[in-house]
Amino acid sequence: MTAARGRGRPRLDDTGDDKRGQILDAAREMFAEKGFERTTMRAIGTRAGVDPALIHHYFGTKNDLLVAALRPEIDPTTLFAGIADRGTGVGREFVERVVGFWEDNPQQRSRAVALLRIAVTHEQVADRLREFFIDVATTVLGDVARADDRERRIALVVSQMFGLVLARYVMKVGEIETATAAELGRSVGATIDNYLLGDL
Amino acid sequence: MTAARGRGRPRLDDTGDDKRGQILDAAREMFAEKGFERTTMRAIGTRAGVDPALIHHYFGTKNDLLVAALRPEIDPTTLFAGIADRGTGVGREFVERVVGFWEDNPQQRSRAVALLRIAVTHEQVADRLREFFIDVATTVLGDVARADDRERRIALVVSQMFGLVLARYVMKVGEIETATAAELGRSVGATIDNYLLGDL
DNA sequence: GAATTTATTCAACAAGCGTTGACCACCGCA
DNA sequence: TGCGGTGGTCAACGCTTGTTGAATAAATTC
Repeated sequence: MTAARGRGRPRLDDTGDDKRGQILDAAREMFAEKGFERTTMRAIGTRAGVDPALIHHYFGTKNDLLVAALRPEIDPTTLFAGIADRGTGVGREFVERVVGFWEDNPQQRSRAVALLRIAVTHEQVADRLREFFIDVATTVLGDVARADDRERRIALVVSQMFGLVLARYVMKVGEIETATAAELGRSVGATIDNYLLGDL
Repeated sequence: MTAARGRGRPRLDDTGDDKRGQILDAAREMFAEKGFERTTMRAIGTRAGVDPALIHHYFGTKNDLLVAALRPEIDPTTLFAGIADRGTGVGREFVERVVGFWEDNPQQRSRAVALLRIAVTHEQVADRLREFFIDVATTVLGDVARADDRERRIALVVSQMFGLVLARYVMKVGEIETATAAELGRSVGATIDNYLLGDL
């Protein structure tokens, strides 16, 4: 873990509040707002107060920047720790934690929304996002789900979660957008529970 | 209703299988596949076997073409005629008719998928699509829904329908993609019913 | 101070984009 | 036959885009 420091000016820190970090922040924000194509390197540079060439110097091509900006930072398992303990009401707790997490971490929400916006027109990103959703749902809820048709149950859960994110953060459906995490947990949680345990 | 024909060569029919119709078809297909930005006028022209300038000659700017290509053709009320008659199982019938309709009409499905793909990065289109979904859900299911929190109930229904479309046609979640209309009607229909009539 | 590596900017390139205007071939009415 | 409107193509313009290479400033080691 020792920094093998060579000659010359030392490389700046990744997490520094310097130009490099500002580029990443600006990129995340704009990808989340406008998607991939409508976000230009020049616009990112302007928002970060930086020449576009510097972006390329740090991150390479625009696609590389996308990958760097959207790389997940935290492990989702910690967010759902101990969720399977409660017999019923798992769906409620699940939805409430997801929505609540994004409410408390706007930066993480930006990342997620950007990922969804871009996935819709980029097959590679779509594949990664779908697998991520399925993975998380399987890990967190797999044991709770009834044994029969477990994969389909998870898929249905994922479809409702996709719809929730899309309606709340992208399509801005009024009643979904303004609802609190607790309210959504109650309403949508029941659906999740039914997909996990009810008759299909 | 008499065609007030002036001098000169008569205008071709809209529905003609000629160049004009082929342009619309190509535009719909490509918008559905790649979204708005990644679809170029030149590519549409190539697919339609036509010079890009002809597109502009017929439809004007690229935005105008988008509007023309995505203008809905049929009245959704006819699709859901008499659906409120059955006391329970409305959700099932609703989902089954929607999915079944797109199964039988690939062109209409293209239109819908294009609309969703584009809405995700175009606020205007997003507004129109959201209003359309809410309008349809309100018209078709409004009378069935419980009186308390009716708007929220409709919004929840819309969120699940968004998720269904996104999962099946865009994100291609395996189990949702391969399910039949009847299967989805059974599983997802129960959710719709619960949003309309259950406790929130 | 010399050498070396990184930070940052500037100006410019090559490619692709939507759009335009000139141009010709029809077609139908007078 | 000639005029006016339509169908259709061609080449090109003007603009924006992502990307590059040269050039300068700063920071560190020897």
